[in-house]
Formats: sequence, C-alpha cells, structure tokens
Amino acid sequence: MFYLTTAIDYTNGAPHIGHAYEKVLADVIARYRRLCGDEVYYLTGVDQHGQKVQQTAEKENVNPATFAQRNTKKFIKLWEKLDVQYDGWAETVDDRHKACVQKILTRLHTEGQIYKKQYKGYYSVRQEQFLTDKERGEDGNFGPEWGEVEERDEENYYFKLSEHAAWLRQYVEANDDFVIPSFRKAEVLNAIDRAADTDLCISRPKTRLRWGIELPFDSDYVTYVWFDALINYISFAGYLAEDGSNLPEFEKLWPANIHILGKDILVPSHSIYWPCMLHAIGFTDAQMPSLLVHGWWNIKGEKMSKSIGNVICPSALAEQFGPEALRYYMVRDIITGKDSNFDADRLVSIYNTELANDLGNLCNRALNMSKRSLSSIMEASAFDDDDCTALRQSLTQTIANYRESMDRYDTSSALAAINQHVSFCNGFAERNKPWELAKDEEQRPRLAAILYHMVESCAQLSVLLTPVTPEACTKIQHQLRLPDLADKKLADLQWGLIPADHEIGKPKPVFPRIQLDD
RNA sequence: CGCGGGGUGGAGCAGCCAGGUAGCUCGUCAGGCUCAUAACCUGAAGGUCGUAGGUUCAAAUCCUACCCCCGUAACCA
Repeated sequence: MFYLTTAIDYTNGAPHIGHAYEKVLADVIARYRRLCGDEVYYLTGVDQHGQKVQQTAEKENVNPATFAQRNTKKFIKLWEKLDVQYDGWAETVDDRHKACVQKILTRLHTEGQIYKKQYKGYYSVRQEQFLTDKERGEDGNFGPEWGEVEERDEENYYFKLSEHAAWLRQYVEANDDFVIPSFRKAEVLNAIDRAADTDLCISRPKTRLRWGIELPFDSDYVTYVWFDALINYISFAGYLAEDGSNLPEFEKLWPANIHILGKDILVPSHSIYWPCMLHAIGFTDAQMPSLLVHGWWNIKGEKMSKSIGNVICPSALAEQFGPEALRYYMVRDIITGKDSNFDADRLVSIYNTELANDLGNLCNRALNMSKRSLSSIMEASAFDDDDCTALRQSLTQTIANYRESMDRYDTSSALAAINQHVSFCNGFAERNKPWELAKDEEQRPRLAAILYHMVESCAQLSVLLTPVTPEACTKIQHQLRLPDLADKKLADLQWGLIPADHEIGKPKPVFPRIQLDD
C-alpha cells in the first residue's frame, strides 16, 4: 500500500497556484504508483478551525462553520476541475477526526505529556497575540501597528516537546529519507536544537478562540492548530477509529510513504512537532512517515502574496489553457523541492512545443500516414533494421529513465525522458521517410514496420503520460482503438501493445496548439 | 551577528552530495523535408560555471575567504 497525503489547506481564503501545485503533484505521484501496480491511498483535505477563520467569519457576519464550508467548496471544485483524484477527504470539523484528536489528547494528558502552565506577557488586542521582545521597535516600545498593548496573565496547556528532542535529533540524523530532498536536512537539525528546551503550547482559552476542538479534560479551552491539523494524517487513515466509521484500516495504510508539503511548513510543524507527537503517542522509528518538501512558485522572482497583489488563480488558468496544460506545466517547469517562477508565457511555450508540436504532432502524423498508406491496418511485417532496433532501445531506455525519475518524485526529468523518445520518433520518421516508401509497392514491408514502430510508440507513451495528462491519454488510446491500454501497468509495457493487423482510428489533434491573441 | 536557498552561453534550468571531455529546453542563424497541429529534421554560433585563493595529475563539482540576490527568523503562549 502506498499512502500519501498533502498538507490540508487553510479555509481562510480561496486556493492559489501553490495549493494547486501541491495537489497536482500528489495526484501525479498517486497515479504513477497505481501504474506501478501499487494499491494507493491519497488523502487530502482542508483545515477549517482557528482564529483567522473565526475572525474573518465574524467580519462577514456568518458563523465560522458556514464560512469554512463556503471556502471548502472552492477547494473541492478546483480539485474536480484539475482532475485531482483523492481517495480520502479530510475536514477537521469531521466528528470522527474530533474523536481521534480527543482520544490522543486524553491519553497524553493522562500520561503526563500535557501540563498546564501560567504565562504572563504583553498582549496586543488588535492582533490577538502575545508579543515578545522581537516585536519591540528600536526605541524598545511596541509600535502603533499593534494597537493597544496590555499586560495579561493566561493559563494554557503545553505538550512536553522537549522530552522528545533528543530522540528526534538522532532519528533525523540517522534517516536520510525522512526529509526529501536531502538539502533541507540541515535546516531541520538547526531547528531541533532551537526547540530542544521549549515545550509547545497547544491550547487557547475559549474566551479568545471558540472555533476549535475542545480539550477533553478542560472545557474552557480548545486545542490550537497542531493537535488538530497534523493529526488529520492519522485520524482519516483510521487511527483509533470506531467501528462503522467508514475509514480505512489504519494498519494497512501507516506509515505514510510521503507527506507532501511546502517548504514553509517544514519547520517546525512537520519536521519537529509532528514526529514528536507520533513518538509521544508510541510510534516507533519504523512507523515514522517521510516528508516530501516542495518549493514555491514565485511570480517574477517575487514571493506570491496578497499584499503585492500578484496572486495567481489556478481556476482561471485552467479555464484559459485547459486543466491538462496547467497540470503538465506545474510538474514540468519546476524541480521538485526547489522554487520556480510561474510564467503563463512559459506555460504556453512548453505546452506548444512539447505536447502540441512534438508528441501531439507525432501521434497525428503517425496515425495519418497509417490511414493514408495502410488504410489504418497495422499489418504485420518481417522487416527490421538497425534504426528500428534503435527505436525499440530508445523506448526501453525511456521507460527505465521515466521510472527512475518518478521514483525520486522528479516529475520534470520523467517528462524529459518521455520527450526524448518523442524526439527520437520524429527523427526516425525523417530518416525513414514513410511518405516516400508509400509510393513504392516493393517497400510495403518496410513501410508497415516503420509506421508500426511509430504507432506502437504512441501507444506506450500514452500509458507513460497518463499520470500527468489522463484525459489526453485516453483520447490517444481511443484513436488507436485500444481502450484497454487504460488498464495497463508499467510492467505490461512490452513491445507489441498493438496487435498484428489491428485497425486504428482516425487522427485528431489531442493537444491543439494554444494561440495567444494579443 | 543568525539560519536556509541561489549566483552555469540571450532567457529559464540540470549537473555539485559519491572531482575526470560543460548538458537540457526556449530563443537566434543557416540548411533540409512536406506525412503532420504554419508542424517536423539536420547543422551552427554563443559559457574563463559570482570573485579570489587552496587541495589534486585533474574542480562547475571538495576546502577557505569575500561579494551579490531571494527567503526565513522558530517558541509568539
């Protein structure tokens, strides 16, 4: 079983390109694992609790549940539009999730992992947060942006994070695949040292925050973000689930093969709090998940932000260019783990060259020539030569490279591998000139072999590309009149997917070029 | 003061962890082809791999110092 999750998105606003990237990346990986023949469980969802949601809802004069639900719908709609197919959907308001959270809190409280402590400090009423010395200006006072600042005493509950720091350090040092890519490891180790002597506040008094899960041992408090949001990864996987809860069997899913998340939430939440929480609950080293950390899409070199006003709406892009063009771009023009610049012109350029001109055109010319000179019958031929052998080798190599890259979650080079074979096929056509062979009846066996090699390539490529552009691949398979290709696994990709004397269908461009008007 | 990432032909990037002819896509230029989605194929020009040292037979890749860009600054109760 391959269990993967994404971060759950905060329902305080509408989804942007970063949200879309993460879910599409996860979807591509999930579909790839299915192609490998794995059983896959893909969990994603939304984080609906918290102060921001409560505040924004109040401003709009609706209750937080309604507000959160309204935004949740925007996410669900987008995943439909982008053809993101998940198996489990996590909403933190779900009663099954709440029950799991409360069971865990009860247990840790009973075991003394959670304790109550008083804190005294300066509190900004406007920002609704305590202030530290870092918030002080150069003159030592809190600036006007904080509004009225008052001294407050407040009691809260803390999780004994510090007790797990030593364990975590040795675990992270010993396990290179805990954080992927590995260059993020240093960051995590540094953060562990900083967290070593600090415990984690996990509550808010209801006087300040009502919109959350109540502490099972103190009804004056709700739990704050960590013990709510992070637990979704196990609660919706069936951890401590009641009978009849309609959740998966936890033992089958856990540990998660990968939690996919952005670099912004690696430290401290996912790389420190989460493993320590799991450790506190009793999970062993072998039961720890891996973290696949992706980078950000920047806009013209700048971070995307509402205040700059450069936020990109994935839904509008999907409508303008088509969901598959967007999917392809998002896993092609960024190296998993690193940042990249989002650029609609590049999206169009990459789509037009790689999908329309190269692959789409290859399919189209192969089918069209077969139709014209073979009446669409892929007749058997005994002809073979070095170039045909080279094409078959190229395809074998492409599949191997594709797998190797996908296994590292490097979607960009996996697609590059596909493109390499597409280029080979287009060159193959130029070298063998089937349009000339067709004029000479004596060349018929060679003609049939050349076209077979091209059409067979289209068939195999249509399987390889399925995780990224499922719709288009279905279209190709339909034109080949081989709908069964949709059920093929990678292991089935042996030469000869096209049966001898099989009749293929009519060509129609599957990746129409995108024309920009201006 | 910190921490993380980055500086590679016009543009965008890979390569660096496990040193050994500098690679990819786009763009540019010159040819070719005509089956195809004004597509496709071939060839060419273009880089002292941020700077300065060091290690080595050999460094984009390892070490040291420095410069520049981006992000982040936990815990915030």
